[in-house]
Amino acid sequence: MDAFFAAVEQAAKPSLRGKPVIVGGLGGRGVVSTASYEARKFGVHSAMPMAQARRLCPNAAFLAGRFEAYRYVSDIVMGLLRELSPLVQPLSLDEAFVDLEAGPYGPVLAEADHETGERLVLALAEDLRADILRLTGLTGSVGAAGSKLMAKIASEQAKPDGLVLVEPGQERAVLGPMPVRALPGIGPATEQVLRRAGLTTVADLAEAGEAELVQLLGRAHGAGVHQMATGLDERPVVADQDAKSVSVEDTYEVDLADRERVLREVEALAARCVRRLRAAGRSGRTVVLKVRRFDFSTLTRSETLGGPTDDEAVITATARRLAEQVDITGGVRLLGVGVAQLADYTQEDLFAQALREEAAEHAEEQPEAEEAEEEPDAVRVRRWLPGQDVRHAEFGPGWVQGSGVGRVTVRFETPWSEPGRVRTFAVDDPALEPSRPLPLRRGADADAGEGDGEGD
DNA sequence: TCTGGGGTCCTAGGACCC
DNA sequence: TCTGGGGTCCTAGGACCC
Repeated sequence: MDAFFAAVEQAAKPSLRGKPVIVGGLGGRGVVSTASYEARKFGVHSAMPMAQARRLCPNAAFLAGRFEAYRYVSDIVMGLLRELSPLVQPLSLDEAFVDLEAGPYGPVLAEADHETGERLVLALAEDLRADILRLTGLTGSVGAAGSKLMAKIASEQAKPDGLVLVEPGQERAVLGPMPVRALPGIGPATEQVLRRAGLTTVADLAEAGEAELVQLLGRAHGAGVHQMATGLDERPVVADQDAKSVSVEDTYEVDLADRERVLREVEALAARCVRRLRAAGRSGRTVVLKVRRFDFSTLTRSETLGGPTDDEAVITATARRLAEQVDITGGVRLLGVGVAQLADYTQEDLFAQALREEAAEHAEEQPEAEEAEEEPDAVRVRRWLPGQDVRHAEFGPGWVQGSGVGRVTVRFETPWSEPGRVRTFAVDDPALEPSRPLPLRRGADADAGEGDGEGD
């Protein structure tokens, strides 16, 4: 999908169409997640600090992400891909590999001569792009080729709103002139290593030979880069991969300085991590603590338990123990808690059981120590995030344009309306409430994409 | 107003075992 | 009797991707 998050925002918010839109972290330490093509003209791109994006493109709309809406659109698009073949490998919400040979067109493609096969693939791809546009109002780009490597490269070339096919046999001719960074897996560090060895294009890599690349990059990476540079890629498309780890992390607006605060945050992160773990029906054996210090140096500490668990008390206590051992001098800007070595089920967890029994014994001795700083519901101030969906009792559906000094500004429009008008309310106006995202196409059922459309 | 959050894979050293 | 060789597991760090 092209500039996916920003494109969803423009589809959902008519007043933003044709204008620069930047989705990302809105706090002082946020970065750009996605910039619309209008914003990219100003030099804004993914992973750029938000502060820099604001300097480059001050008139853009800066929005927090709405992942429920992105997932909704993603489900629709992935559903279309699965009509082409059951063998679909999503890489993220907005990108996937499809193995056409494993689907209904596989036998036809296998029989067809070169030219007929090519015409069929192009027709399937254009139909797919048309279906995506019809069902979501968004554009996507397709790369078609004989391997994942070349399909990926072709799709990059196709962006935005395009289709590129690489004919079998043309791989090296297409790759050769490209900079080494075009190959997936070659980032800034590898690029530097290669540049110092005088290798700047993919053709240079192919000529260098495997031995030299292994020498420079290590066994696995060197061999992989050599394969790719010669246009070879045998990796299969793999569907339904189970996650191998679950983690949660937060960067704080201001560095944390004191130990007690760090320990409290670690416990809260562990609780969130456990919630995600349990929601996925998984349990894990290794608990990982991540700490990024004031100077951006990052360390991890981990502990492997006797068996997999999804018990909050066990995981929290382990994370806390790890946090007690790290040096926090100078301050901490990020904390994270993760669980790895995941299993599908929880074995009988004797340790967790023992902890619960112990907690029950001590329950009478330690009454109500927690929850001191929680404000009562009536006093808690609601946070209105730019981009957020809201509904007003009188004016209907809209989205938060901004808020401050006790006021919140809302634009009243829907994906299928004309650009709407703006009104301002008190932040605690009882007529205004957060709401779920609306479908991008009028009349689309709220359940669309949730497993229907696959046709039994 | 420098640098998110959620992941994957690889490497390397030490412990431990046979 | 100055000390092999292979394997696995754990830990920590780093590169990379979206």
